[in-house]
Amino acid sequence: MKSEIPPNTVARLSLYRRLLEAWLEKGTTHLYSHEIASMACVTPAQVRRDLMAIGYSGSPSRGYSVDALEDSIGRFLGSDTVRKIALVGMGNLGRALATYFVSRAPRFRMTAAFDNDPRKTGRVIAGCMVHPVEAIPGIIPAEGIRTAVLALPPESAQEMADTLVKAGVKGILNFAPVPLRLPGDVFLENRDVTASLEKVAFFSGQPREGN
Amino acid sequence: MKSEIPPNTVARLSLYRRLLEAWLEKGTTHLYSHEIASMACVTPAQVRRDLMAIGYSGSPSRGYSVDALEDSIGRFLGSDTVRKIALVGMGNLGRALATYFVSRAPRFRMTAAFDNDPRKTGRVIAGCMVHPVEAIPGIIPAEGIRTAVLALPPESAQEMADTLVKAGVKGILNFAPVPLRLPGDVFLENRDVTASLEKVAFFSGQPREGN
DNA sequence: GCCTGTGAAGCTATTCACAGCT
DNA sequence: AGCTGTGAATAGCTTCACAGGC
Repeated sequence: MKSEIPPNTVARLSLYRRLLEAWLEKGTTHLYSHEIASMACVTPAQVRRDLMAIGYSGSPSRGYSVDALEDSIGRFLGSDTVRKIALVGMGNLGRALATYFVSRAPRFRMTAAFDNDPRKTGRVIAGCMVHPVEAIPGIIPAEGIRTAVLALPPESAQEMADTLVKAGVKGILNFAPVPLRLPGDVFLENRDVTASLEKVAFFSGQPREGN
Repeated sequence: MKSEIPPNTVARLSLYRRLLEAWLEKGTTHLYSHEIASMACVTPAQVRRDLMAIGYSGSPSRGYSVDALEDSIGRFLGSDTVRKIALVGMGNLGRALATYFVSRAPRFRMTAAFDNDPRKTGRVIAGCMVHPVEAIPGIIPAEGIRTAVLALPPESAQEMADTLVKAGVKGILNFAPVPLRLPGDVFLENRDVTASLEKVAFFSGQPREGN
C-alpha cells in the first residue's frame, strides 16, 4: 500500500464538514477552496490537498459542491455509521466531556462509561450509563467498541489503557497527564492539558513575529 | 536571531519536569537519556535534543543530574515566577478545567475567570472568582495577564478572543470547536475535542502497522 | 481571469549514527 | 563499554507555483 491519510488532514476534514453543514442550511450550493480556507483559517492550498486526499474533485468554474462534499467527507470519516465510544473516568473532566459529546458531537455514541467509584456506577450520569471498570472486558467486545476516551488520574491511566487494549480497543484519546505505553497498532492521541497550557504560557511570554 | 524553541519541545519539557519531580522525591540523583526517554515514551535522541535546546548538558558517565535538570527546566519554562491565567467560560468544561488546574497544575494561578451568565458572576466557582465578561478590558491589563484559556460555545469564541487580545493577551488555549482568527503575534493552541475524537475514531477503524 | 489539481520546494520535527569523553 | 552532543539523513506537513480547464 502506498497512500496514507495524514492525521492532521482527518482533523481538518472534521472541521470542514461542520462548516459545510452551516452553509448547507443556508442554501449555498458551491464554495471555492479559498472560501472554505478562510472559514477554517487555513490556506487554500491546504484545503485542496485535504480534499485531494479523500479523492474529491471540484470544478474550476464553480468550486466544490457543498452538498456532495459534505456527503463525501461524511462517508470518508465513517460518520454515516454509528461510531461507538467508551469513556473511562467520570470525574469532573469525564462528566464535562460526556455532556459535551452528547450535545455537540451527536455523530458519536457514548455507548458506555466506566468508573471505579461505587457511588457513580449503576447510574446514568450526563446521559451515559456508568459501569464499574471490572465490566470493561465484558462490555467492550460485546458492543464492538474500538475507540475509548480516558479521563483518569495519572495513577490508573496505564492500567486502564492496558485493560481497554486487551478488550479490543484500537484507538485512545488520552486526557490523563501521563504518557501511555501501547502496542504499535493502537492509535494514541494525547491531550495533556497541563502541557498544552505550559506551551501557551511559554509563548505568551516570548515575543513572536507577526504574519 | 537564530534559535527558536520548537513548541513540541516545550510540551515535552513540561512532561520531563513532572517525571523528574517524582524521581527527586525518591532520592535518585542521576538519570540517563534512555531512562528519561523510557518514562516519557519517546526516543533517547529526542530527549537529548530537547535538553540541548535549553542548553543543559549531562555527563557521559553519570547522565543528567535530576536536581539540576529539574531546576534548569523550571527556570526555562518560567515556572519559578507565578504565571497568571485567565479562564473564559464557566460551563461544564470551564469548571472542570478550573478544578483540574487548581489541583493538578499549581504552578499556574487561575487569576480570574469570566462568564456572561449573571447566575455565575460575583461568585467563587471551583476556586476561581467569576467576573462578568464586561470586566475583561479592566482586569486583564490591571493584572498583567498574558495567557487565556477559552472554554466557550462556538458562537461567542471569536468575539471573546478579540476582546482578550485587545486587552493584551498574547497566548490562547482554545477549547471552542471553531477556528480563531488572531493577529500573528498571538500564540494559539487549538484543542478541538470533536476533531480529536474524529481523528482517533478514524484510525481506530483503519488497521495500522505496529512498531 | 480565476479556478482546481498537483509536482516540486520549503519547513519542521524526529531519528540515525558516530565522534569524543570517561 | 556505554554514555552524551550533534551533523546529517529522514520523514511528515505545508506552501509555492504553475499547467490545464472553463
